[in-house]
Amino acid sequence: MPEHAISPTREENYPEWFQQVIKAADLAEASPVRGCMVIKPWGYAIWENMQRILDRMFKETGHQNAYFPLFIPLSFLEKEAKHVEGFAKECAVVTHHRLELGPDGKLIPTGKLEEPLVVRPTSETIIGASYAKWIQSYRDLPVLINQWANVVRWEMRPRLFLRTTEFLWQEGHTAHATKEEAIEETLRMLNVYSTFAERDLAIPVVRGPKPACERFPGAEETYSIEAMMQDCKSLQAGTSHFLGQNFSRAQEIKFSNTDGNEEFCWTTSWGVSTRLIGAVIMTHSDDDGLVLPPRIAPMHVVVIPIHRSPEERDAVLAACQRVKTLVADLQFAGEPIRLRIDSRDMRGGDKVWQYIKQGVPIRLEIGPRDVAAGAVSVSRRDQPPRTKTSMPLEEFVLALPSVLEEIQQQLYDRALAFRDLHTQSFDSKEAVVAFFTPPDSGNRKSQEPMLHGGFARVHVADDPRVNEVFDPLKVTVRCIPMDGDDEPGFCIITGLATRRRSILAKSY
RNA sequence: CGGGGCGUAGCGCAGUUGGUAGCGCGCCUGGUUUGGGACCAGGAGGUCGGGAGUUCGAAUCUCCCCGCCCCGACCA
Repeated sequence: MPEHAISPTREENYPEWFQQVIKAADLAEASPVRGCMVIKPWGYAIWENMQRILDRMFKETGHQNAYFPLFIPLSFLEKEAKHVEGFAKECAVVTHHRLELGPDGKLIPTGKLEEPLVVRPTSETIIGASYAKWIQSYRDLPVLINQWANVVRWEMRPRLFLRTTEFLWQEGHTAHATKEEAIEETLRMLNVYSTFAERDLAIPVVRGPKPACERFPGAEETYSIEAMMQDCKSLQAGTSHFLGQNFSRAQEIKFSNTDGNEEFCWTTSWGVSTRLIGAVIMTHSDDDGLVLPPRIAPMHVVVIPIHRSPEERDAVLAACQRVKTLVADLQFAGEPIRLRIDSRDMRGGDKVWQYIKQGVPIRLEIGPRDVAAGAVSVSRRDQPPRTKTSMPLEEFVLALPSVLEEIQQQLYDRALAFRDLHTQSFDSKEAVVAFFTPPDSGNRKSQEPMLHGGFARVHVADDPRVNEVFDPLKVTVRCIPMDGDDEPGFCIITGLATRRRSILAKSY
């Protein structure tokens, strides 16, 4: 048997390891349509758990769900100049509405549309058109709406979960009477995202505004949460945009204020996507496969019966049922504990490895010896695969919620320690360049560059000259972290005064 | 869209002086097994990515196309 369930290992070839984890955990696969993925039940269950938690948080902050069309008239997209520029190169366009059977049996698009329809890459424009109708008075504000939807962006280099042509997400769109209120909303939702990432996904994130060149097309300010993956690259895990009055001016989203004067609304938008599944994979998983934070794991506990004879089988299955009954009353993170007995006619070892690769937090084995002793054998996914602890059944049940909490915390702590280990402050261009230059890969088997770099905390101005310098290294300013105190300094490239350090990193 | 690599059974792969397809794993059946990826025996499964061409004969040679991976370009 190989030493690890996943080949290659993270160290040998990180991108390939990522794909193999997805395959081994049965999360998703490529589809017949280039760039699109099939999300399989195990992967979709993770998304459903994310959706449920986020949806609750959106409702708690006063938002309602609604649904807007998949198709956006071309003319809508043209309204905001920067928006057009940003998305024009990656839009799927519907030009026909009918198929006719050709002489050779092939189907031919006919019925050309008068105005082409764009498959939404995002919905600011189509939602704005509704808001323009709905909003007349200050009494109609704020409008706080979210939609769960799919979007299409015709990407050149798709990667499962990280960048696919079609993906699932939520997009919140709000309209406010004042600039202050809109900014407050933008930051509120950024906080929802960082709380969700850290508490539920066990992914530590850095929050902050993006430099101008990384802004959402049409936004005044874009804030993101950035997470460090195990290859030390940064993944933008969520964004929240303050759109100013750019879209409301373009789309005439106006209201009468208390003085009876007409004003343009201040709008925001914010979103997270199935990319978060990629973030979870690359933050927690190891060389034996997926590792899931309990709060979003489709299954918390899997019970694997071990038996030979039919008599043993009956006794063992009865014991498994007893565990299930006892656990049924328990809760973790405000939800019932998700436990499944896997009584499929398979060898125990095969099952065990399947659940290791799928990232189930706790594995329980119950065999004749356990039944006789009133005990269970417990393994945790955050511990090495062959680690097993025997304990009395009652003790296990009693401790279960806190053990799940402990695993959740352990994953967060590990990820935070990893990020801290690979975060450094630098005060010269040379030091930053050295940090991001791969070490000599001399005798390595793999073609992949060795894992290196990380987050560089550096004083840089929001200036094109900074980008020019770091472009060749493929390093960008991810965001300007907003947590912590100001630390005035001077840009290491331009010499301009800066209020605090930015995070520079290679990114997905 | 450029540069490189690849495409043969569900998965991983072998298969050049061109001769009609094989191995490992997996799957199915029977048996022996069973506390951490079992063993024996038998069996099923392939338009060799697609198309055209050269040839008596193509997985193998030529051309075109498609798809995947890596590196660029591109990308909130």
